[in-house]
Amino acid sequence: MFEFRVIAECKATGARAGEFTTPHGVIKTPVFMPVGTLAAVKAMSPRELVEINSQIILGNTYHLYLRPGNEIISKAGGLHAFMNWDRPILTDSGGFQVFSLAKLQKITDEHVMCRSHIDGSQLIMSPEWSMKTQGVLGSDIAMCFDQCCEYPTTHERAEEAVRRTTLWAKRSKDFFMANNDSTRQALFGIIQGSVYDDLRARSAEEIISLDFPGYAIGGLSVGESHAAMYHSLDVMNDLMPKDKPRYLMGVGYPLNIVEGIARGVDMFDCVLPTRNGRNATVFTSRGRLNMRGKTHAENFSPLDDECDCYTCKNFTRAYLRHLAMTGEILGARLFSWHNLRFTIRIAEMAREAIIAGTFPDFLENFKATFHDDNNSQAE
RNA sequence: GGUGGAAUGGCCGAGUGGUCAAUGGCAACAGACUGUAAAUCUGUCGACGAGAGUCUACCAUGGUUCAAAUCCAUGUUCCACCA
Repeated sequence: MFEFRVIAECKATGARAGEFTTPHGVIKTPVFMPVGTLAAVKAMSPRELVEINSQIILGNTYHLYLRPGNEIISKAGGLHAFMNWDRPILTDSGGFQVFSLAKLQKITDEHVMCRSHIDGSQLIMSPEWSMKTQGVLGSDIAMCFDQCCEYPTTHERAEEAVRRTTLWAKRSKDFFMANNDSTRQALFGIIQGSVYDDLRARSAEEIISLDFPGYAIGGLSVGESHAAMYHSLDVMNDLMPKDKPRYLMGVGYPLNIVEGIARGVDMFDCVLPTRNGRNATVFTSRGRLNMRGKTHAENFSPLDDECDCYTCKNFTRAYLRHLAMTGEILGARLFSWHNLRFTIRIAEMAREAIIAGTFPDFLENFKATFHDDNNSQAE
């Protein structure tokens, strides 16, 4: 269980194709993992997620702890049974909420005193709390409780987060090994360090020395430039063990995914496909489109004629724009559906190319055809 | 037929003498969104102009006033109630 097998590597880049075995099936990498924070990938049913070949989805410890809470999840028989999803699940530790809900909390080495964003009630997040909750959720992959830095941040603050993340990783693993079922659940370590090479190196060394079945790169895609992100990924590519899966947390912008794969990343997750979908922005093989734009009002062609998703095979841009303009739920669903399938397919195509030995061509071709005039960072 | 009320920018609707090119909301147009406090948020929204600014505007016409979307007169249309 939790064996990672690299089945092909790109000679020219760091890209690799692999298989990661979990209790709910084998995950073929590179892989994009849709985010289902509250035990639902927004706007999508499990059946639809299977149709677009979602191999694994995410859930969130903090959010599910607040609602519905451990007791109900436990009575349901775990998160898989609760939400009727029988493929792998990865749960985020709540570490990201320490970052995204920073105004509501006080952080010390011991724990994070946090106010619920729902009703203001107090809760204490800690490595032990996170491991216990993730144990109840029963995810295939649990994540260490970490501290993610804002961007930009000083070297000093980033160093503090690295130190704390290592401390918490040790406590996460200790509690996990003593209380969770490590034959049914893998615990991944998370490397921090913001955009500072020395801190990345230090964090990698400290976390890898703790020996986890997989490693995540945290603290990126928080506002830094794409160039800075790629640089950090280059640094990480040299530091991370080749025989373990590598997970770039929070990345889902199409170009970032292919550039990440080229730098040895195996797993990605992101809210972008679903959030942008609900907000009527879609990704296509030619770039990004704001589907509320008047320019699509009388366009009767599909979003992306190269896409194999339900939305692209059945609906015109004119109709989809109409759904967006009228606020129909179906619009949010169809855009999310397409964005997820599009993003998942990037990883699928990259995998095929890596196995076929044509990944460099795939990468160049993708970069050449994916235009995003509005995103200056998308170079 | 009588009495009372109302007419404001694409729509709804504030505004009762100057600080009004005119609050708000909607619509429209544009933008943002990266381990989800997001089916959310931001900007623009009379015309011309890069801008300073100029012009045209609150049913119509005429009037009062230094000054009118705001006051007066007449007309037009609409609404309510009474016959």
